[in-house]
Amino acid sequence: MSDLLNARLPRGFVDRTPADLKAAHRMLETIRHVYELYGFEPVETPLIEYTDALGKFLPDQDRPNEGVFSFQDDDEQWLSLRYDLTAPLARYFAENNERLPKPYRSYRAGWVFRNEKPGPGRFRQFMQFDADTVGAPSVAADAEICMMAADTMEALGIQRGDYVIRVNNRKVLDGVMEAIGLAGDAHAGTRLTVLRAIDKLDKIGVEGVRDLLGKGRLDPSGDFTKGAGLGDAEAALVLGFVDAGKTTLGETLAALRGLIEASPKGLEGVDELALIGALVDAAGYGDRVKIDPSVVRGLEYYTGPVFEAELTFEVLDTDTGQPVRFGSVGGGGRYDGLVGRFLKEPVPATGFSIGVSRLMAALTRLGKLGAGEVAGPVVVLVMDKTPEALADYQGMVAELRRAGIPAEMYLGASGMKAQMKYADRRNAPAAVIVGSNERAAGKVQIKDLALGKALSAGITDNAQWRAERPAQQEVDRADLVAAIRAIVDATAEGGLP
RNA sequence: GCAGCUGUAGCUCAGUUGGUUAGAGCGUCGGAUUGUGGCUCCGAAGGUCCCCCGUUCGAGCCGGGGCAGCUGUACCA
Repeated sequence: MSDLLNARLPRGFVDRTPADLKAAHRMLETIRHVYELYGFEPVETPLIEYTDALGKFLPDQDRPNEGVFSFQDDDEQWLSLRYDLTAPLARYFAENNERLPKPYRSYRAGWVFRNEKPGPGRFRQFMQFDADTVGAPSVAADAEICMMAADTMEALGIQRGDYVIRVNNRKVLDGVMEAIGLAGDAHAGTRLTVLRAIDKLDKIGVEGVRDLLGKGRLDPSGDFTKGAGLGDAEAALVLGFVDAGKTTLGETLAALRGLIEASPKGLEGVDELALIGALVDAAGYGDRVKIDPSVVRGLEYYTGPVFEAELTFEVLDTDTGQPVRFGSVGGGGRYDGLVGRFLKEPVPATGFSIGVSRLMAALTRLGKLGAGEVAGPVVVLVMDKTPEALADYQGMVAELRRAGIPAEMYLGASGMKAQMKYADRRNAPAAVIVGSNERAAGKVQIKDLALGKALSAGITDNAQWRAERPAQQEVDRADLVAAIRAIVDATAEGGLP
């Protein structure tokens, strides 16, 4: 006994049920529709790439799987499971540079893998749905991506006001770094710490960020996080910047200009934000796409505008009753250097990625994804096991299938009661019951299981219920398909969300 | 990685100052009902009490060390 294998799922991975698959399929089709409306074309790349194509370093020999799942090929070259869809796109574009139209507008959906600690809404395998414009230097491309992101949220059923597309610019962040004396390679580490601190604003608040900018912060669990070690004046400047998001676009831009007027690069970034803001406003998206200086995005490869799609509502956790914030469900930005790693000339690019798995988790909790039952097949019960009877049952399912109605003959070993339970559990719309009496008479019994279930609520006596055979009709064998179709059609009408 | 909490049946959990045979609810299977889903009743199966070491006449319970899970936090190219 004790040498039995333990059936268990690796942590951070999930099995997907029929209902999950149905909901995910609907989501993906919705997103695909929006992306195609914007003129993006699909492409698919493999789940595995050479490790050096994904990032700039090979796995550490001691810990080759830190962050990314990696392994060595026969020829000892390092391969990795992709951890996003952007780096593979850059590889694909560079490899097919000659024959692709430019600007190249592409979308793709697929699984990505991260070897990290999983958490609620965070998995080690999850699905992303990306759209990118490669070869377009204008921030008009960035503005378009942001507006498409907003359209996608609404197509998925998220109300206007329940989400926001927040936009910032890495150049502005760089300008702030200059302003507090953190320019240059010597301060790269500190810059990173400052950016991470800013990124946590919505989680730990202004005071938390202030602590992280200074000496450090003791979080509620008792863990201490070392800070960036900035002086009070520098910290105040950074906080002022983070807080520069005002009610109107003009005010926000003016506040930003005031803070980084000494930095040409920062001002360039503000100008880009101003143009994005103007384009967005002109298109009528000003209430959904907002300039927000606290957006950072972790990835190093961003070079200009960065964006984040955030859900702004709270959901109460069904178990604990605690409010759950889902926060970011998508993000992206401009990565002008990524494709250039493969080509001699620089290639500007910008894109957006939706975290489908996390978004789905959020929508499910919000009740926006009808986790509705998946309709099962009509089940033909097997009452007799003589060759003639089996051939007859097989003939019935074949007729139903030819008519386009999913059907199956019960193939288990159990008796009739268990077969009825099986049909119930499969969510079958109907069961077909034929014993020797029916067969001799050229009849079939057809039971409407959904109707029967409704009727069963009012029944108190089991013997009576069985005797009455509710929701059951006897029809001629020749009318089997027609009778089943009537039930299936009625069930489908009533069952759809 | 760091911190806190938790490990007992398939699931959710109870288990007295350390005491002899470790329980409940739900679920599963069977019967009451040769051929009818639900309810009810009856019955059955199902356990390395996370692992190892120690204390003790005796450990699910106490001590030490591991491991795993959850939550927070850090990292997330």
